[in-house]
Amino acid sequence: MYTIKDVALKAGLSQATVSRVINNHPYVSEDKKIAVKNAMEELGFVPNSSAQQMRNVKTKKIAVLVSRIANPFFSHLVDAMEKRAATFGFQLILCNTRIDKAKELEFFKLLTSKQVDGIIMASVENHWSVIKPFTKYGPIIYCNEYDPDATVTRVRLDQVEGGYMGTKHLLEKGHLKIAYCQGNDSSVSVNRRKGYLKAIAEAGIEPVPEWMFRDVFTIEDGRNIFRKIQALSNPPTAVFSGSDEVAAGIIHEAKKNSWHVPKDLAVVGFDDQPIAELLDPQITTINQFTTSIGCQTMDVMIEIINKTRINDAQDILLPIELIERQST
Amino acid sequence: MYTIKDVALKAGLSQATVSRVINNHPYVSEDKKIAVKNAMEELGFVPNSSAQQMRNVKTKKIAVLVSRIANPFFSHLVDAMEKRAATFGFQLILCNTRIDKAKELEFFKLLTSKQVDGIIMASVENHWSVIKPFTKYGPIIYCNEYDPDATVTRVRLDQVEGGYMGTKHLLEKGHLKIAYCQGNDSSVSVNRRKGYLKAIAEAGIEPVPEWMFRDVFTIEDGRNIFRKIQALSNPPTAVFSGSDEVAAGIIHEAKKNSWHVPKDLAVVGFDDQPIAELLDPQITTINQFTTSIGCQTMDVMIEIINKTRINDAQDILLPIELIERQST
DNA sequence: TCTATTTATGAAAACGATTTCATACATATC
DNA sequence: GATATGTATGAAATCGTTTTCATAAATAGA
Repeated sequence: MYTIKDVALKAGLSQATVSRVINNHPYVSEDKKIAVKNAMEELGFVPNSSAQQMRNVKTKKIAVLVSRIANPFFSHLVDAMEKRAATFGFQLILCNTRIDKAKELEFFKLLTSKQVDGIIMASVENHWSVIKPFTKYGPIIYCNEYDPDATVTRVRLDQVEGGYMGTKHLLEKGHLKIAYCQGNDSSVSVNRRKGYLKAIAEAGIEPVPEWMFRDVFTIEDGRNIFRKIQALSNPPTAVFSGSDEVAAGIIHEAKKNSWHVPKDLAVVGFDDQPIAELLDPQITTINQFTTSIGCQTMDVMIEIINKTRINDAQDILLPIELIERQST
Repeated sequence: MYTIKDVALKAGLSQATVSRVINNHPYVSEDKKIAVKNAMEELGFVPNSSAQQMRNVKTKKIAVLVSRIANPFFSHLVDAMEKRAATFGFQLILCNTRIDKAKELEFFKLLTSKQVDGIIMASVENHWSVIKPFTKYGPIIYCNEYDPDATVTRVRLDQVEGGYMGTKHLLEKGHLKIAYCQGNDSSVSVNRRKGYLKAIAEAGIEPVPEWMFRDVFTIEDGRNIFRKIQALSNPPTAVFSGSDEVAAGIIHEAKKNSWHVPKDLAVVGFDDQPIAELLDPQITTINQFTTSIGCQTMDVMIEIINKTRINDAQDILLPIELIERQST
């Protein structure tokens, strides 16, 4: 409601002096500083952000792109990011792409129209060649997505290793017929599959197309996978799934159909979500350390915004680990 | 990078005409309109939002305050809100208050400094008298929080009824010793407890202080509650808990200690989260219809922003239902 | 004491859009 | 043909800040 002009008038000073006080500039005498602060207090004055941003002040906002915030992996990731961002006075704009290329592109307008200081892509739909042109408007970094072409910082986990680890674990348990479930063809999925294929290749096993499932995301999708497996003439004895939710769906449906897990079907999940420990049997899974990747990514972004770091093509790899429980 | 001036220059027209084209004003000839659009296209021009907002154009942003996005109830709620908001071209600013009064107040600066068009409070920490002064800067509405003093629209569920329903269900199952778990003293908790107290009062039962637990939020908290119950000389035979996560923790720990659920301890949860159906035993719970409350709230907010609805003290009550499963 | 530097302040320009006002031409009305 | 109305356009004001520039007073250095 009140502008800097009102404050200046009330304090009997110029707008310039008021602005100096707001921005903690030097060369303002102590008594005027107090006068200005009193006037601001009395009027309940808050500077208009749009006006400040016109003068190239930062927005202190960062857009975070995720495919769907209701996915526990993302909600925990964003939670960690928000917490970290808040300590530096930054706020997050939540962008659900819903695995939609066009919707993802829409969000870049936040950068071109200067509504955010940077964009964190925790899920990416479009190819780098499409995204690259936007980098001249502000920093874009990748989180948990890997595109070797992308010439920006990529904070991520070694998904190839994750896929390899999980599959290797099943092989060591004596399984030879291992199915694989993934979501869409994101870099995460592609790399995990690479790890899976590497592990079975090392064991001298050929991949079986009908055991490779795609586009499975939810608990319900997991249930369907079990039904499909059950209907196969030559079913696998183990499943490596891309998320604990899917694993939970498979296990639950298996139990309902009197299959014993892990005896009849071993299952490995991904993410180490709370559910993994609560289910009976508890799910063997791969821990992605959501909190640490969220914090690390936010730190990188803020450093880039503050120009204490340059946004070149580099990978920041975080550890990943297998947690053995009862489902294998 | 490019401004409206550059576009005007390139098209050989005035800034005013360019602005008219951008905003679809009448009285621009078809040929000039095309010329402007071509110039914008060629330069890759995107209007600077801050400059637009200075002229009182809406920000098309809405702040959503939740205590913690990693809480599945909130992540699903926000997901529904985001989806609905996106269809109207609005974006969400995610604000985690972390049950911190001061942090909550900080977020109101988004409104006073005109960075958002409105605020949805899906969790509230401060008293209405503290929040009220901010209403003159823009619309604030409550979602799933009830403060009879708050003179704004409150989209919510009948939490008293929810608390009553769950307790009544346990009473009907023959339980007389019913414990109660809640989070902090939010309106949600207070009202649910009212329902709980009403139900036991109707059955002629006095509340037992040592069965009333506070500040329980997480799975781990649930585990602790079970341990406390186990240690009581006169333990309850049933627990009504404020969330499915807590219920899951109680049930899991109970099983680990060879208590039979529901025979030794019946448990009612809240929220109907995916976990409720997956656990063994499946959790009897209260469905809050997250999606519908999220959509409804967003609709109300957008109508208020568009001035097709006034933000007066009214309740929009949504249905609530008990889902009986195996834990009772 | 005189000059150079530091400190303190205000007037006015700048940021990039939208909107008002003025004006010119085209068309309609009598 | 004169006047009223509708259409089309641009110059300049405006929004609320920050910043530059100019200037004055205070302090330091000789």
